[in-house]
Amino acid sequence: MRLGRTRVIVLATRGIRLSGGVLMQRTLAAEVPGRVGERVLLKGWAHAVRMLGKVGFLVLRDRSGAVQAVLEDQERTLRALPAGSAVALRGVVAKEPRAIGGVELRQVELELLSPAAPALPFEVNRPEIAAGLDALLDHRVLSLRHPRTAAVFRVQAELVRAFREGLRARGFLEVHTPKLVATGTEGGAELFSVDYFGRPAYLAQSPQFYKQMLVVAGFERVFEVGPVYRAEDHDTSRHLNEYLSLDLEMGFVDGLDDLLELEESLLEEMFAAVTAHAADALELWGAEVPRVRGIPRLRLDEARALLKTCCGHETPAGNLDPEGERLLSARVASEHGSDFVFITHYPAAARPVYALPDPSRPDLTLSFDLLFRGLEVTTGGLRIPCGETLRCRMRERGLDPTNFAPYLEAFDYGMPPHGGMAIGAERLTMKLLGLANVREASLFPRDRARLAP
RNA sequence: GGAGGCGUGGUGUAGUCGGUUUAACAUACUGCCCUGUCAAGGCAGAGAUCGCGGGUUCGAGUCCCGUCGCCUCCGCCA
Repeated sequence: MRLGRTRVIVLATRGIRLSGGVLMQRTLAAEVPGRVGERVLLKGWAHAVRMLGKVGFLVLRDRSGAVQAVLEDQERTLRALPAGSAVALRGVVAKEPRAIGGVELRQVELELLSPAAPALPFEVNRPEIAAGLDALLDHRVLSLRHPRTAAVFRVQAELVRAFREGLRARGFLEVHTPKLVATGTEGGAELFSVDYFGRPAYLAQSPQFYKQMLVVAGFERVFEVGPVYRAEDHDTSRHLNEYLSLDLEMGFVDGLDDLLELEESLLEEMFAAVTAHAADALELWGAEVPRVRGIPRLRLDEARALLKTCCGHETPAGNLDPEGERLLSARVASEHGSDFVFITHYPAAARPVYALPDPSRPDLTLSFDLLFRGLEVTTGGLRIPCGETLRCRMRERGLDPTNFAPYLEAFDYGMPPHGGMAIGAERLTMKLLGLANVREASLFPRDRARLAP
């Protein structure tokens, strides 16, 4: 940047040349209140245009927020400006009590950078978008313009960031495992098939095997934030066929409590991060951040007995049905004031082959689910560390261990006691904000019917 | 894979035990009026053969069958 000429080029890409021919640095809407009296350049979208005869108001929205501009005697310009268009504005910042935020832009020059269609599929400049979920997802780039919709993803970004930072601080390594795989983790029933140069392959339904392999590889503690794929033919408000899994696995654990305490701490940090960095997003949804510390722990059989005595609800053996999950969560909330509840000791038959049996009750596993406001948001547990035991279990389930040879090899090289978990990012976001459908917590959701956008 | 429900202008809805409607309302859109709007307001206008196909009937947005799409739930799962 020492050459004068280079410097000019850099400035030219950052600034914009308006009619006056003067280069200006861009100011963000959120910075405007601090620039009273200055002439500034703003870029963004025409969020709303209101005309009152010779005076007109244009609300410009950019990534930081919104600011109002007043245009006098520019009727023709404003009439030719469809809401949603990309614009650049130059004007003087003035204090104005009548404007929201106390400041507005005056003596405005308006440049239309790119017009929006005259009639949008739905209005995004209202407190709420009046459109069905299907319309919102069909025109996702537009629905995401709405501050409330965008807030969902600012919250999700904070959750994910804090998950990462919390694990890094605890000595976990972030890893990236293949999404194209030769075998599934559960046996192959719910996998998407892919043609891999003429060979059958699948989209990974979980990074499970790779996480465990990386534990024994010497990393001890690994985590991954990545998509997983489920070819389940389900169609509900809480299922996606591609979702973001917050996965972790750690070696040398002493017991199930290590995992439960880790998750409790992580969730506490994740929610704290949302409160600290996206409080306004929470407010847009009227969301209350729950207390995390002291999550009640119930064994599955205890939970089922409680449901029967308290709610008269019979659940099928081996798992809680969705109705049972909701009833149990409500019960725990009223009794213990917790929006969360850990359910532990699921039967081996209801868990994957690698789940570690409880030594005192070999028909049960040292595994857990975490329910958050009536919905399962995490599954985890300790894993079988012995290759020979795993081979036996696979055969019992009709699986051929030779199909899992690369995974099983890991157990030949000193696999420590280990365990881990996976948190569904969209479900966590959904329940935190009180969204009605998990699709709202996915930018571009994939479900049984939707493959685009 | 199973069960239930719903498809009406761009969007969101009303009308549905068949018949007085040229299918209504809100909003968006177009034109005009308006110098403090911020869910702006006022006046005027355009826009839907009521998802599609077939049937019953003198008559179907309304009833029946099929089909497609969507929603909710269940199994399963994060």
